[in-house]
Amino acid sequence: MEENKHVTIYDIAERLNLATSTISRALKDHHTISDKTIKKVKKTAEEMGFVPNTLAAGLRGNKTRTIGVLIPTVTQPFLSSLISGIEITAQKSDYTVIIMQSHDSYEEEVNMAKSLYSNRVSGVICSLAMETRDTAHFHQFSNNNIPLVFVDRVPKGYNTFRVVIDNYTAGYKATKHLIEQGCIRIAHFTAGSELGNLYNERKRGYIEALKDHNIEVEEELIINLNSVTYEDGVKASNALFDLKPLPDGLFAPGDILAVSAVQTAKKRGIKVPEEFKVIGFNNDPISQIIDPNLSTITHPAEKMGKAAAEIIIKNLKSSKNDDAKEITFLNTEVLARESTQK
Amino acid sequence: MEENKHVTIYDIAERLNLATSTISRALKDHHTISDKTIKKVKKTAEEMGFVPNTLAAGLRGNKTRTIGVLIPTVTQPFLSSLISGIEITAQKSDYTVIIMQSHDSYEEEVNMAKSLYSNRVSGVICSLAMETRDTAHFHQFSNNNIPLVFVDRVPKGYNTFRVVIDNYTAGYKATKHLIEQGCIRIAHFTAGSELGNLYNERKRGYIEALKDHNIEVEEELIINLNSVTYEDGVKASNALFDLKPLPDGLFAPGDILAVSAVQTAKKRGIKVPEEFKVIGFNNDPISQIIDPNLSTITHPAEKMGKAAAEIIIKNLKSSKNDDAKEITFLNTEVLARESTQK
DNA sequence: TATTTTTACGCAACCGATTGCAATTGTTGT
DNA sequence: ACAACAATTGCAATCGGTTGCGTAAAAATA
Repeated sequence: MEENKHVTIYDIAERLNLATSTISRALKDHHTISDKTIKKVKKTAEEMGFVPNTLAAGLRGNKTRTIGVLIPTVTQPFLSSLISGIEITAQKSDYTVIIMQSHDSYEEEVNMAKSLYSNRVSGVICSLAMETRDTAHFHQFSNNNIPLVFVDRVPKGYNTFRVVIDNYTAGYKATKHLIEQGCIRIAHFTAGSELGNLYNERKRGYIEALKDHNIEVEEELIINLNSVTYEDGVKASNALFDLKPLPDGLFAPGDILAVSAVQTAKKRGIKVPEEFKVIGFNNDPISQIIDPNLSTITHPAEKMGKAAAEIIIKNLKSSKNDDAKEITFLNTEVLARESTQK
Repeated sequence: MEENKHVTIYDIAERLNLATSTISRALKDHHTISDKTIKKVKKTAEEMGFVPNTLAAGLRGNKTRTIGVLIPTVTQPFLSSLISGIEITAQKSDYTVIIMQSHDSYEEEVNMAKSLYSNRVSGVICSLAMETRDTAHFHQFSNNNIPLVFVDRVPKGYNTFRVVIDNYTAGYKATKHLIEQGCIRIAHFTAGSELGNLYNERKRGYIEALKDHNIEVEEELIINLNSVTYEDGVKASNALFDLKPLPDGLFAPGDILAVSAVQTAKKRGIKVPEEFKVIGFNNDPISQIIDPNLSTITHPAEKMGKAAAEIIIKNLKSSKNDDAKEITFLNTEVLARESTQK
């Protein structure tokens, strides 16, 4: 097989005895090029197997029509749905999406951010790594007028676009639902300690809901996990079920945690939902598969992805450097299923 | 905020009164540059906030150190683990990974392949879209000496690298396991019709195992699904449970299907595993969460990703154009859990 | 000291598409 | 028929690293 060199607009120009500028313009239907020439150029380009070199175009124009997505991992259902939403919107406007995973590591996030910048992405959508406290590595985008949108796990005190849900309200709703289903001793799992983070917001909602319904907030019912994993969920659940007056409800800020609680309860002979009701968060696929089906809070992942991508694209079009970086709040709902039935 | 222009090696060169070639070489520890100069250059580069423009480098060198990954979706556990494996290996060798989803559409796959080529990726890892029959859109890579590795869902009659499992043997093992657990009327779900595809291979293994154990192969026990989804699984399961002598076992070539069968069985009052044993495929997270735990066949996703990435990188280093494109077979194992217990 | 070798760096072309401006050809008006 | 203008196309610089080749200076050898 011969070493087939890439076909360039120079090759086309030579073949047709035209200037490269004409080829370039013809290929994108520039109005100063005659229809006849356009047709001819496109035909030969097709014949010769021409594929534009986006590197060259990107270098010259300093814009790549590429959206960089920097997230902890693609394996979480919420995040893969987020990607899905981003892609759908991006594709409509002919943008390419490049995905990088921080694996919840600050160091990796810094590296990947640099890599995205190095690749001159047109915009960045990011959900912060668990470890991340400092966000200086995102200044390179802000400083260079590259639209930056944080989604779900967003930084505090950083004036950029944000697409989030109202975690406080969601936590409130979830807890209220449990109360309405008759729970009076409601436990809660939480994670992280920094003020303003998403788990803390949900916790605030939980506490407020209890207060509003004249239920005492008991510290021993609030368990702080190191990580939002199945394993830590099992540990926390066991700790919970060791308490002397058993709690009769749990608001877990994640379906994996909720599932771990349901299963641990089962193992210990505690009946869900009869003796113990559980509500999760995210509406992961698993919530509909576990027995009993899990009540949960919707987390509009795909919508959030779409919203984030739209912000990027809109800002790229009208390159007005608005100082007002709006925050987009999306709605959440209680999905009442079997695990919280009276 | 001022429009901060990107810092280039020209800026560094000017500041230090050196040639850009010196800067370029210094930044990559070229041996013809003195240590003193290297240190000086790196220091100022750091100070000035220099980030190399990979577009420029890629354009000039015609190599981008980027691996393109083209898969149906990132939402399937198998595929997200595959990505994980690819990323781990890529990162070690300082390669960037760019992921594109075909959503199992042939048309999208063609577009994304063109986009990858357009971005001048150094290598491509692909798992084919369900719809794909023709693979001409991959010739652009082969023809231009861009390493191409197919994983899991691979084309037939195309001489490229492939990383797969032995689906025939896996199907055989799964079926044999059911037989050993006492099943004598074993059903099977399958999908697709083209010869040599992965589901057909598993089916071949299923049939062969039955024959080897003197069990009659009954056509009515083999159900062909349109898609490997939960919904179609439920449909097929119901069809199965409508049969008059009930089957006592099922080999489902995917955990989602197996889960759908388990749940449908439960709903219809059929006890798993007592009356009906099920084995799935993939060892998805869900297989350990469903009750009863699902027996399954391991599918070494991360290993496959690592293997594929290694092939790409190895081939890029020693750009010998071997005609021999080896096929890498990875092992699978039976994971005996509750759903097939005697 | 003269000469060869090594070390360290500069010059300038190059990768491929884009784009402002100049130039050429074609049209219309008078 | 000729100016004025519109429609097309060409010229050449540009984006930012990379790299082959040339050269000056320093070190080693004769």
